Formats: sequence, C-alpha cells, structure tokens
Amino acid sequence: MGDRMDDLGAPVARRTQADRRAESGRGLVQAAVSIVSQRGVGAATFEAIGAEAGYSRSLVTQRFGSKRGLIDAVIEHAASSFGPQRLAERAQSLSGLEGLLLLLDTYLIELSTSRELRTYFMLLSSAVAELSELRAAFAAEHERVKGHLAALVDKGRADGSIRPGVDADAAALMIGSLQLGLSMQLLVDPAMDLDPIRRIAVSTVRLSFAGPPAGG
Amino acid sequence: MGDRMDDLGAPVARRTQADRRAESGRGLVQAAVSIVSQRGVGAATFEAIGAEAGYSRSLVTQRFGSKRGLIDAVIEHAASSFGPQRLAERAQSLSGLEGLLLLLDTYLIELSTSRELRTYFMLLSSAVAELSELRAAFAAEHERVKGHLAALVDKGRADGSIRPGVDADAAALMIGSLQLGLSMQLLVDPAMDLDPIRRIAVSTVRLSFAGPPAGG
DNA sequence: AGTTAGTGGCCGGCCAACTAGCAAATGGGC
DNA sequence: GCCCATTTGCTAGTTGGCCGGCCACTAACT
Repeated sequence: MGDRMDDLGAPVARRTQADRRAESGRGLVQAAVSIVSQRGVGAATFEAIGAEAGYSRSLVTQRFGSKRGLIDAVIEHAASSFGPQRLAERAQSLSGLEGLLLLLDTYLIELSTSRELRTYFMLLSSAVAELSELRAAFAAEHERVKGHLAALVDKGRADGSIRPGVDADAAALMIGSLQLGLSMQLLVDPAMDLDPIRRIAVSTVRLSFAGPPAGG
Repeated sequence: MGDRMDDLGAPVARRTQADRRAESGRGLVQAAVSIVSQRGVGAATFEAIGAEAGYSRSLVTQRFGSKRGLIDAVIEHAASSFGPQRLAERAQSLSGLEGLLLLLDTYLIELSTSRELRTYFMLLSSAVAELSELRAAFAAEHERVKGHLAALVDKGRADGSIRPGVDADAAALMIGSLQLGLSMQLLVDPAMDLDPIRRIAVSTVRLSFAGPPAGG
C-alpha cells in the first residue's frame, strides 16, 4: 500500500524484499559461475564472488549458509541450464539415433559456449581431484543422464535407426563416457578445434550404432 | 673405502649420501602418490607427505624446490610407471586391433589397481578444475598417447584387422577420450563394477572398428 | 517499530616457503 | 688408518598470506 511517491522518476526502483533476495541470490550464483569458469574452482572465494556480484564477501554465507551451500546451488543451476530437457521436443520428431546424435553434438557445442556447462565440469573435476562427497551427487546426475541416453537407444532400436545388436545400457555408458572424455580433452587443451572433433564423434557413433548392418 | 667397522651387526646400514638422497626422494614421491590417491589432491600438504614418508615437512621443499617441483616429479613418475611402453612387446605379436584393445583393457584394469594411474588422473582433474598451467604438460602427454593409438590403428588397417574406412586420428581421439571418460566415471562412482565396463568398452570398440565390413 | 537484506571487522586454522641450526657422511692432511 | 673441517641431508620454528565462518552493526523494506 501507499507505493511511495516516486515523483522523481522511476530510477529509485523500489523492490520488495523477496525481489532483492532473489536478485542477489541469482547474482551470486552467476558470479560464482563466472569466476569458476574463467579463473578456476580455487579462485571462487567469498571475496571474489561477492566482488564480482557487486556485494560484500559476507553475503554468500548468509544467503547459502556455507560454501558447500553455494556450490550446491551452482551445480543445480548449471545442471538445469543445459540439461537435455531443452532438446526433448526437438528430439521427439527425430529417430532414436538422430536424437542421440543431436544430444551429443549439442553437448559438444555447449561445452565451448556455455559457462554453466564449463563450470559444471570443472566442479566435477574438482570433486574427483579432492575425492569430495560431491561425487555422489554427480554420480546420481550421471545415472540420470545415462537413463535418458538408454531410452533414446531403445527408441532407436524400435524405429530401426539403431541396429538390434546394440545393448542400450552399454551404448549409453559409451556415449556418456565419450562426453566426459571429450570434455576433459577440451578443457585440458583449450586451443583444440572443436568442429572436427564434433564431426568425428558424431560420425563414429553413427557408424557404430547405425541401422541394420545388411539385412541381418 | 674404509667401510667402518660395523662390528655391532649390520643394522647400522651405513649409506652413502647419494643413497640417502635417492631413497628419501623416492619415498617422498611415493608418499605423495599414497596421499593423493587415498585422500585427494588437497590433502597432499608438505606436512602429510613428510609424515607419510617418515620425514619432516621441510624435506619436500629442499628436495624438489617447491610444491610444483614435487608435483612434476610425481606426474613424471606416474606417467612412466603405467605408460604403454610396457605393452609394446606384447602388442607386437598381436594384430593392430587386438593391440589397441589390449591397451584399452589394460588401462581400465590399471585404473583400479594402480595408485599411480589414479594419482595421475586426479592431478589431471585438479589441473582442469584450477585451470592450472599443468594442463599444457598433460595436453602434451595426451598428444603422445594419441600418437601411439593412431599408429596402432594404422597397423590394424595394414593387417586387415581394422577396416579401411576408419580414420586413424579420429579413432585415436575416440579411444583416448573413452579412456578419459571412463576414468572419470569410475572415479566419480568408485562403487561401479569395472568388469562389465571393460567388456562393454572393448566389445564396442571392436565392433566399431573391426574387420572388412562385408565378407567377414 | 519491527523485520529482513547486506556489511565489515575479526578469529581460528591451514598452508607454502624461508631460515637457522643439528646430524650424518665425506675427504684431504697428518 | 685416523681425525677434523667441510659438505650435505634433514629438521623445527617462524612468517606472511589466505580463506571460511561468526558476530555485531547499518541500511532497506514492511
């Protein structure tokens, strides 16, 4: 009630507390993504994140409880920002094999364009290097992805785009590992040219899984 | 000269300075491998490494100059302890394809048995997570491995075990990435059962690259 | 006026590296 | 063949820096 006389113009931008809270929260997460993807996991200190977001170093703790809380939020944000769900519609009109290849290709493209995916992978790498408890969360997420991939393989076998001999779980594991391995390659050697790698990966997978071999 | 009268018995074990030096150096590297592989990269402090090796925390600095110096030594040690050179002889009597598969299979076995390989991969992960300069060294090593793999693919095409359509560099990249990706999987979820993964990986690669497509 | 967002000072802990000093070998002179 | 000055392996104390988290406080909103 009584929205203050903002006669001076709009720039005052009176925001509700929930708005401020949400805004600063988003800002901190995005700042963390920026820092991690550009300067590494170790550079993501409260000090750096706060400064990047335009706040103090204390706000992260207050908003997310602890460092771990922030990291959880970052992972959740990252995982939801590039997840396969965005491709679900596009993939539906394709054959199982082509859907699978689209997923793989899109993943590789995003690897060099999406700070979120980069951050996700770097946090994963850090969890592996430190043997941190976070690994369990990543393992669960990967299990989820493998399920998606296996479903696509099943679909492909049903519509004939993938030959019957291919085991869905095995194929899903291979595709998933290929994604992880190529991610590693690209992050180890950023100078690498992505385009030929994409073509090679996609065509190799296509050749491995495609169609009826020869009427039998 | 004049090996002091050790009349008290042998346990005195008078060692030359060079011996002591070499022994402590080896001990520190192996201690670092133990700590990293069991407790994570972050746990590898001078304190922990010195204690594990039975020395003080100061010795690492004196022996290797700095933390980075030790890490370099650890990487070198690890890389030379599991490298493909040990398989060179065994692989020579096999076809190109079987040599390739032996390499892949051996790598996966060592991943769960060799602390050195585990340490190597964890240091690699750390370098990726921190965007450290070490990445360049790893990239060079991977390039070397890719060369080995590509040579095996060429051999396989020459002896007919790999079909002609397969591009050597592309295949090498796929195999290398598969190794990295499966390593990641296994380190993220140590509870995973390695045996089926090995079988799946080997058979998938065999099916992808094997023999003349028709007439065989 | 009361609640909630956001800040800055501070503490305890940890770590890599420097330094002075101790102990174990070494080797040349006697 | 022995002895002692010198070198070299190794240690412990210390320092300076950084980081996560806590707390009292101010500013913004209701």
